[in-house]
Amino acid sequence: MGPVRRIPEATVARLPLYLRVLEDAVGQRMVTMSSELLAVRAGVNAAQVRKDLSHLGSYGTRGVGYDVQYLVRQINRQLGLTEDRRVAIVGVGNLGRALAGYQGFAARGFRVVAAFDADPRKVGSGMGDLVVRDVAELRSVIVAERVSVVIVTTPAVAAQDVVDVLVAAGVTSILNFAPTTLVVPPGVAVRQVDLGVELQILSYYEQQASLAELRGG
Amino acid sequence: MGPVRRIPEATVARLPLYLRVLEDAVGQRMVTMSSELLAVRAGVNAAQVRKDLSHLGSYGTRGVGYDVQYLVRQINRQLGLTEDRRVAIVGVGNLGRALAGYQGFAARGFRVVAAFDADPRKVGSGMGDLVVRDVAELRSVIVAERVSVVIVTTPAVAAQDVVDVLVAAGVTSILNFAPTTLVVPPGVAVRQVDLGVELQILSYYEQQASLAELRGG
DNA sequence: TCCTGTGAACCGCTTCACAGCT
DNA sequence: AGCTGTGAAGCGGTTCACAGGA
Repeated sequence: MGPVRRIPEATVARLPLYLRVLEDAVGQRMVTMSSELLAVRAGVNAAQVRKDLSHLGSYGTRGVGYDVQYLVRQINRQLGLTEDRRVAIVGVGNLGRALAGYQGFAARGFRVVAAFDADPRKVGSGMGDLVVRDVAELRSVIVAERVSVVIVTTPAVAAQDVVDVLVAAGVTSILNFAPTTLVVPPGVAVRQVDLGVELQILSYYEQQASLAELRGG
Repeated sequence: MGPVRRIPEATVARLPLYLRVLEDAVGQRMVTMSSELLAVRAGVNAAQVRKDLSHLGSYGTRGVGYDVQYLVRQINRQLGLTEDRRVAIVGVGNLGRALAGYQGFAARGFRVVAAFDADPRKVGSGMGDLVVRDVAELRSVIVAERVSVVIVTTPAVAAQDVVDVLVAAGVTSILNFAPTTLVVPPGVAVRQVDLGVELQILSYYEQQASLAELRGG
């Protein structure tokens, strides 16, 4: 059937992967790509790819595959990547600094337009071509700079307070690196990246591998 | 029933969350905690908490709740966090540097014991109390330093080659920040953190919110 | 013949609802 | 009375298998 308005969450999370593979393919001068090849390069099942893409509409050609350039445009449109998005970072520690300079953001159309910290010694200092501002100015600057996505890299204890201000300022997209569970009203999207948690999960599988080794040989 | 040997993947991914909440509770001198409160603080459903914890064994007391300290020990044991884990970082860019100094790792018992880069200008330079080593030494140092978890923060094009060496060196736990899909043999655990992908996912929901606003008012 | 698009089966996980213990 | 532990139902997502168009 045709394009549907509600795309499953799991599909949305994979579209950026497909996009990355397809953009590489453009660089390799590929004109079409089968669901099979796209699946291998994205590390998923081919039926998965076809079902995911069917949610955007029938953009493939039977017997041939998908038009690479056309599909890139469609995914970009679906993800709302057709115009640059303005990003702010709250919390200018090592991680915040690294993220502010991360090339992967700029390459994907995300422009960091403001940075904030609560530490008076950091406020006013430079970071790249930005000046670090006081969190007290958070609300006004977010509005004035038309920020649509905010990256939170504060200490855990400060994160919820910051997020409350962000929500009050109308921000609906938050990427949180603080190791704490955020409470937000419906309609606000939060993506949580917890580096400690990732290592702890790996630790579990590492331990399983050790145990298996002991048992198996 | 009693403790089971195979814990569902989804449960494993939540155990670190529970651990964080419970450790906070220890700091607040709490002795027991109900699944209801633990659920609220971890941002999940109470039945979820009970089912998850039932995979570790019957550690709760009906009518009372879970013994906080005891549960902390059990989760730590399950996740294999009872001893420190030795970590290496490959790729000393801004992100690699930030991660090397990240306090959240040390606080959770992950010790960064080696760092590598391919750039001769970085090799030999200091990073914290470490000296950056050449990726050519990757295999030997991994073995000599008994590294069990490796964080990959190289450019995308280099990541697969690095991972092939890691796997050959016997590493079975990898945390990958390079924006590329890694191919690894069975038995090797990879956690993928892609910052660009996270923002692209948020972009989708941000767009949905804008559209809803247009429609709704 | 090749490869997409999709109903249907399947699977793992989540949530409900309540029996059972304290 | 309160809260855990868990069968059973419900749900979203994945994979299969194949009809159908190029």
